[in-house]
Amino acid sequence: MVDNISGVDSDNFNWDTEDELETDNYAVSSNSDLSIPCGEAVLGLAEASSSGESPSSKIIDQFVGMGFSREMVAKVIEEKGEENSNLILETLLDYSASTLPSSSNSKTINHFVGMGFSEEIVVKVVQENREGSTDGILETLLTYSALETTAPVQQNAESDNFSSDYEESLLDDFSDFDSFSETEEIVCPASQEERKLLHLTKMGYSEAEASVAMERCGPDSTIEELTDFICAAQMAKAADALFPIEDQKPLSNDSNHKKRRNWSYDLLVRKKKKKLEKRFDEDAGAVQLPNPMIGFGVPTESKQITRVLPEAGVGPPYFYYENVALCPKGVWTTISRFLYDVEPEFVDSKFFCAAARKRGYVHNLPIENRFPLAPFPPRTIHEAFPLTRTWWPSWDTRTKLNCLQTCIGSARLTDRIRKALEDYDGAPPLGVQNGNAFGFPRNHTRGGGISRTDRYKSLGNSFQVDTVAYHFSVLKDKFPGGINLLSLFSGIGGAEVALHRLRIPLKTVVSVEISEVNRNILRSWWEQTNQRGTLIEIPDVQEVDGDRLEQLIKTYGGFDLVVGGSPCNNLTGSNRYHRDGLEGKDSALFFDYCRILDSVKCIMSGTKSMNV
DNA sequence: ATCAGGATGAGTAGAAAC
DNA sequence: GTTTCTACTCATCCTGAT
Repeated sequence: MVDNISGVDSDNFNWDTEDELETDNYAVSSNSDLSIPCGEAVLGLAEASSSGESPSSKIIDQFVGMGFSREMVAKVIEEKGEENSNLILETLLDYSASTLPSSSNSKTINHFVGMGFSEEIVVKVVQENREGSTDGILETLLTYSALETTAPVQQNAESDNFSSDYEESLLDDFSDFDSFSETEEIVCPASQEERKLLHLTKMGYSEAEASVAMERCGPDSTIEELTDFICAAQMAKAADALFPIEDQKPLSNDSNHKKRRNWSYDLLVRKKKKKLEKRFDEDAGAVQLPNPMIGFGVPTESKQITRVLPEAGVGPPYFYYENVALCPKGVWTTISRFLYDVEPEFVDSKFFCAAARKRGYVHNLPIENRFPLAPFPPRTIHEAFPLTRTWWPSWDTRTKLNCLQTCIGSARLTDRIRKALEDYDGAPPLGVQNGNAFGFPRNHTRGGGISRTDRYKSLGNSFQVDTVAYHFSVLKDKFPGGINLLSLFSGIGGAEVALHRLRIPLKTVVSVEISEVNRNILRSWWEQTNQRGTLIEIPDVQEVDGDRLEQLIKTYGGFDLVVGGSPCNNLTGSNRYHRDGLEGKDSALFFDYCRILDSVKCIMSGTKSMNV
């Protein structure tokens, strides 16, 4: 992104959605940066005005450029004055709506063509919406803009020409970017970039839009991210088209400018975007979190579900990947796509124990005939911690602990809260109710020289054993002689413990875990449970390359199960600093899981596991 | 150097209110 | 159906005590 062409610094181009625009203060300098490229790109408004003209003719030209008739604009300015362009625009839109049925279609068509939609599409939509309002037409047009799949897709990806007015119209805002030499980016004709480009053009986006989006989102961006980006840009364009530069500056002195921006069209655009996003979610098969979060079933609420795995996702080996459920949008779609398009299973561990823990699991395990571990663990806070009964406030009806995080409330703080609760058993003081500061130790993280903080941290990062064991239970009959496990990002060995508690013998466990503390915990557990199998510890996932895997598979006869829960700290909402998604420093290790799983599959396709 | 404690929101989804 | 309110989140950074 060093080479910025045409004097437009793309980094200054504000691609924010209107949500952010709404809260922006236009006195902020960054917005002056914003206004320049947008202003030029907005439907030729800048061209329509010239600096030598009087304010009246200038503002008239602006609205004429937006597709309103000169007569109507002049009339409205006469009525409302020229100071408040928002009011003028609202009135113009009202007039347009009220005169639509009686006026000629051509006026309406011109109106929308002036807004940047192609004449062909506008004619079609206006004809379809004879009875509709301008809002309805606009909604349809916006939908077409983003979702039109019947748009010409025959265009050659190598072509620099755009095959329809429709696409040219969408290109309006990107005209400044045309001079980007996008073709330089596409070195290999069969590259992933080009496949994305083709995909996007097939979805109805122009090649320029797709290219700009890929440039801005980066080479590793997903289709969802790219479509979201383009959609946001289109919405920003629509909003900016109705928000000329001249209107922005006076608002900076108005303390109520945020409210004043919240005018009808702005609302309309926002609604349209929400609807579009919703449709995108539906259309793209975006991952939806189930409510209640019981996945393919939990012991207390069984669901009769059968699933057909995508062919590429079928084992051997079985694989099992875990991460936090509440990720930034699109993350789980990406995870699923990288894991052979297997549908994630979202489960809240509150159905298994006293603590909530919403997690997503992508796996190719059978889902029929699962059974839970016995004995069933305490299911409520009071069962798990009987002493809490003595001071638990009557107003608090919660029975489940919230998710255990890696940072805990100090003993002093919890004590303060406890005392405060004892004092206030009636109406609760606000600050006390929010004191969510429970910490709960477990013996598993015992180990000489390990601090309490580290123990909590390790526990917080761990699998919920009962939940995972429920999913693993289907393996019990399949591997009576024991299992070969490749455990990536093992942590404190949640997978190993789950298999052990299911009485599935651990023949070979190759554990990859970077934390020495966690390796100590797992080794300690391994020794204390008198495991007879072989434990191989590898500290760094980067050591696990093709050669190493081949050697391990050759030695131990292949892996039956590849388990991994890659770091979530760039995904979880708890992270206030680096919630960077899958591209984050730590969470990007997900791609190492994919790499290793893929290698194992490839190697094992030639070297069958002895167990399968 | 290590550890414990405290301060630090954004983003999101779902419930509740309208 | 839409808007507003509410609750929740495998965390990180900094400071002071040891």
